[in-house]
Amino acid sequence: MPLVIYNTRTRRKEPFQPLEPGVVRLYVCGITAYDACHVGHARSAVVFDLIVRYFCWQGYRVRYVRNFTDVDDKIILRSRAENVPSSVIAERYIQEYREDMAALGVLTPEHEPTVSGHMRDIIAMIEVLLKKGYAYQANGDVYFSVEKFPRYGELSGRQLDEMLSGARVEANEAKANPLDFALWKGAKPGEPTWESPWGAGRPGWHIECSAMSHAYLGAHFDIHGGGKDLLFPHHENEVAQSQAASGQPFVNFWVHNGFVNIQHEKMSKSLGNFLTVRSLLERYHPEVIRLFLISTHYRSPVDYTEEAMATAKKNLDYFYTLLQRLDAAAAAAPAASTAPGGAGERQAAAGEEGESVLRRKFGGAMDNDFNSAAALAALFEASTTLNARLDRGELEGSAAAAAELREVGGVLGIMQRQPLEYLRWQPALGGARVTEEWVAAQLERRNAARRARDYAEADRIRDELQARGIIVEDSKDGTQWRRSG
RNA sequence: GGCGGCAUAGCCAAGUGGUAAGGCAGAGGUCUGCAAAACCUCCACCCCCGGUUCAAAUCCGGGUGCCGCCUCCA
Repeated sequence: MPLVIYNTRTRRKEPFQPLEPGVVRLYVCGITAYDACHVGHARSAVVFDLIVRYFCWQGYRVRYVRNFTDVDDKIILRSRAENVPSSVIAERYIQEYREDMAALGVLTPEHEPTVSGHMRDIIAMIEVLLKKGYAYQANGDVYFSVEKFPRYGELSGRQLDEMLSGARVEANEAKANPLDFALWKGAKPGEPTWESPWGAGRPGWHIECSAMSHAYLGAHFDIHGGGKDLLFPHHENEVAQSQAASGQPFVNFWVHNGFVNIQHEKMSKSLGNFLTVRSLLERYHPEVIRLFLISTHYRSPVDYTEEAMATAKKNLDYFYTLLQRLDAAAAAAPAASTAPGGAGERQAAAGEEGESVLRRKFGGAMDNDFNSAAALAALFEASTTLNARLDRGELEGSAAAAAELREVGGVLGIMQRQPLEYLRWQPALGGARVTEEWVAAQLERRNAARRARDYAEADRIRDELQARGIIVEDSKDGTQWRRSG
């Protein structure tokens, strides 16, 4: 079954066909670097990271571009508040974003262009728009004339006259039409400026993405992504600018991710429920955050709650516990000793051909508009089967199974750590501060008590460990421990 | 006011006309010194009312209730 993607432009799922065989050209609107990155930014980044990883898994080469907006009103506002140049503000938050994304295991795009680094491209595109009559100058500004672009409103499904009758269009004397938007803003005191044919100033918000996507991916490329909120006006304006300038189609597939709510409320600064990635990373393992974010289809809203995070953690514990079992089984039953024609060998052979049940179900789910929630279900089903096999003492094929889980998990960005490293990971915040050495000493005492059949003492030690977030598990092969987080 | 989306078990969440995935919680069981982990079993007339169809959670119409965008926002 071929990959189908929901295309915002047509409001339907459509079979994906790249413009160039084997290559996907993808542009995603990144952040405006004016404040700490929040869980909503993380969702967008993780969603498109998942999409990139899936394309790669399918054998595509992905030309992935995600921009940083480093020239903007909000950045300027912040720079005034702190009395430092706006470039310092932008640099700071770009750096933070990179650190946060790295922590979340989000792959770095091939290019991460900035507005300030592409002034020449931006100015060139505005010149073309002026020359072709789609733009006009007024009071030192340059505006795009929406009436000159007949298909304006097509992407977001709006009509010009309907928008005009809306109550919330700003009044601006310089604009010929209230819906016209700025391509270039004339210099104002205290703002960063660049020289242009229309005098000093800075670009409007929308033109940067048109100019930068063109610079790296060409006039016409496969997929353009971003948060749902960007559909209008940002992406609508991009379409108008890009198509007007190039005279070519712009983007084949528009992909928009849904929002993150916090405890059933929209996240906003005024509500005080602004959840930064940093604060999350202090409390949860990065892969737990990822698992939480991909447990819901990317277009639906996802609600952040402590309960949902606890569930995500529990689920990831389950996967890693299985990996640990498989690793141990693989060590106990080397592949070489697999009996000819045995279950293990058949499993391994199926794996080689990429026809395992897991791969097939996982791929089928992801092919359906990157349905990570359904893909996860395939992972759970495979895990239950593998655990049952291990329970029965069937150790053959464990190494291949573990490798397959890691491979498929890798597309989702989970199961990429060593099981014990994950299971014993301790968040920066919360939990008792106990060292592995201390735990080992307690376990030694406890096992001595168990050997002496002093179960009261053994249970007392276990309770004490549990009170400090250490879960003790006895088995035939010895005692294991992990942190409850 | 305009445009769009969503309503599936206590909670979260898939579901592409053919008789409801998966996870969490819960109940019972196997295993265990006891636990834990793991496994097995159980747990939904898919918001309401019409319609199309042999057949609808899925399509159409009408309600009701949430949510988003239209202004900076991932």
